[in-house]
Amino acid sequence: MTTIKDVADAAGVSISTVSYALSGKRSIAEKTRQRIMDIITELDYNPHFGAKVLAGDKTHLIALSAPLHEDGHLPTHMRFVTEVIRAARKHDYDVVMLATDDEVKGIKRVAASSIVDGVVSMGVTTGDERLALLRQLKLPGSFIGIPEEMKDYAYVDLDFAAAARDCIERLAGLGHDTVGLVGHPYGYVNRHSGFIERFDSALQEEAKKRDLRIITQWAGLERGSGRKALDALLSQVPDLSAVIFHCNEPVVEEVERRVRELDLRVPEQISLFAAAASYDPASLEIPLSGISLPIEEMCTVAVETTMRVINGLPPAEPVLLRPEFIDRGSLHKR
Amino acid sequence: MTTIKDVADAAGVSISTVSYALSGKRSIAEKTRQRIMDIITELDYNPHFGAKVLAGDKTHLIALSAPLHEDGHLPTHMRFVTEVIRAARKHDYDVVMLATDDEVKGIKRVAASSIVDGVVSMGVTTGDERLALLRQLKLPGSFIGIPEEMKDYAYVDLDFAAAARDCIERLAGLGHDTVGLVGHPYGYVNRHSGFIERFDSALQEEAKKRDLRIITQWAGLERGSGRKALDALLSQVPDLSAVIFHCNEPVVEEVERRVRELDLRVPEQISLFAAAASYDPASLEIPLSGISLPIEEMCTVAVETTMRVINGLPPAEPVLLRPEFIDRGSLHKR
DNA sequence: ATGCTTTGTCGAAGCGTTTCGATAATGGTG
DNA sequence: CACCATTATCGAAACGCTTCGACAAAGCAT
Repeated sequence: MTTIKDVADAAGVSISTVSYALSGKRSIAEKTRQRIMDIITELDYNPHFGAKVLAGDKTHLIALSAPLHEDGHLPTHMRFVTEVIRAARKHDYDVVMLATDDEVKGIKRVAASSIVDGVVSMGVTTGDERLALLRQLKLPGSFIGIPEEMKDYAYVDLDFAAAARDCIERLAGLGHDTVGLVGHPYGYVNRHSGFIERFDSALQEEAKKRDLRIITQWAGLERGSGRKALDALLSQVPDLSAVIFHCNEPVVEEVERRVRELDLRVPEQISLFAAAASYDPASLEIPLSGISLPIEEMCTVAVETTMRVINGLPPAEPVLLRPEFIDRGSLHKR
Repeated sequence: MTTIKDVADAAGVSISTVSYALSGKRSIAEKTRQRIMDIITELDYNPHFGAKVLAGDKTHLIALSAPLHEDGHLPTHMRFVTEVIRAARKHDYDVVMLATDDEVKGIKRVAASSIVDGVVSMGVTTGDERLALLRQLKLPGSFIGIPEEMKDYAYVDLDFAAAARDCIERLAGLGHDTVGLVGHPYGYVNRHSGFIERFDSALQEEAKKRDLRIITQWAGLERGSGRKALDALLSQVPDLSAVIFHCNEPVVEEVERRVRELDLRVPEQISLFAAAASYDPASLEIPLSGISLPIEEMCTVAVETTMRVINGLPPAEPVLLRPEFIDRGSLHKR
């Protein structure tokens, strides 16, 4: 293994000179710097990770706390993971995955021995235990989701309430007076994934304001639950003119198939709105208008706020991302 | 931050005594050991990661090289990731994810600075570049998949050839003389994912031996390609009596739906065989008999062989896992 | 009692960096 | 030309741990 000393010797300079040439924290004659760089290439020198960390530097590692629940939607989960990694790499950080063991234990483990400089937490629930832990450990980090309303720790999320309002606004504007909602599986709600409640209550509120009736069906996880949900909605309101999806892709697919089977024309007979879609609503069999979950942006922001704190800046304000509606022709006036 | 010195002082012993009490590499009086342990708990001492690494110990981190191709199947990918993490945790290891940048670059980065003790590589292709790199870096590790036939570097995979033979054997045994194969998307084959070729050539060979005709349809990635594949098979052999699936779940689902639409009874009219299924064939709309990809075992073995090498043992022999057939009633004699 | 092994503990070196303070060389200014 | 500021470089300490060699104390057989 080549060490900084080998480089220093070969270049005929001292160790510190090499260090400064590398970090740029003090000026080094351009000639010297160039020579050092050449030698580094030649000897294939790479600073030793452990030594760097010990000498007080950062580890350039963040943890991604990504608890995997049985009822979780794997592709969505994976998208978040990938995007966090991508974002971290932009800051020259690598990601340690905390996925299997108890969330709290994993964080404790990596934090205790200072393996990571910060922690990004996803799969956040209301009253998430990780918040207290991270506060206590004084670890930089941020949440993708909202554990609680606060100012002292960073989080980022889609503004689900705004998304819900946008939803109702558009449908009401198109003259719909009764809309169906196909929601996430029970399990999600029970686990107190706050985003569902935030979406839902804003939906109800806005609907009341506009005198619009909402009929809700929570779709389960089992095959066929999407189909069942639509049938249930139609049995209550046979001439239902609009459906909002706030659920995972498989359910949407099933509903769309059922729509086809029933020969309901979209959007003339029935309008479909994908709300906070964690999938690509454009590549569905019937492309859907609506609001996508800005996964990439969420992850970017989460990593960025984490980096801020790691680099000694004050934590950024919590971020609620503005929902962006995209029209794909699945909405029609009543 | 509490250091080993704080512990030593509090316990009235030397630093080395604390270290030995912790590592158990030399005998320490039980009384002393207990006192040290109590103090460690009391002071909440955690050995500093960087210091440990520098002092020559392991990092207790492995990298998971998991390149994500656009045509990859996210849920399958995620299952492998999760299982590798789980397996690593059993050995008290954490996992650094290498997912976004160029595979080779990522490995170089973490290896160069000795961030990780080993590398597990998934998404392996024939002639995978990572093999040469890992050999050259002399990094412990193993492949999930087969980059090339070899003895000097560990890999683990399902015995796809045996799986293919088992497939044909059973179908031939049931009297089928023509079977359809719905295969992975083109992209996979083009990327030289060896397992497809291994499966395929064994399939062809065994079929020839048993005088069985195979008609192949590679299913694309776009929606509807499963349906198209089945239709194409049926247009060639209208009374097709058996289909083998060697593709991802969405394609299987589509074929099953098409089977329903066409009112083909399973298994009386048509037998369906899930080969090397990366999904759960039991929870499909029509549960399928067949051979599952033993993801958990593959990951366990991969991590274990990596650990062997990390711990100084000679690398284990490559492992080909024996396919295990499970009957779920989707096969019938012709 | 004598010598020998085993057990428990200590001190110090070493791991490869970063960084601080010191110093030498250089250049510009009055 | 003397003085000061700047620039370029060096040496050494510090980071927190592991591990080696040394050694005192205790236990045992002779």
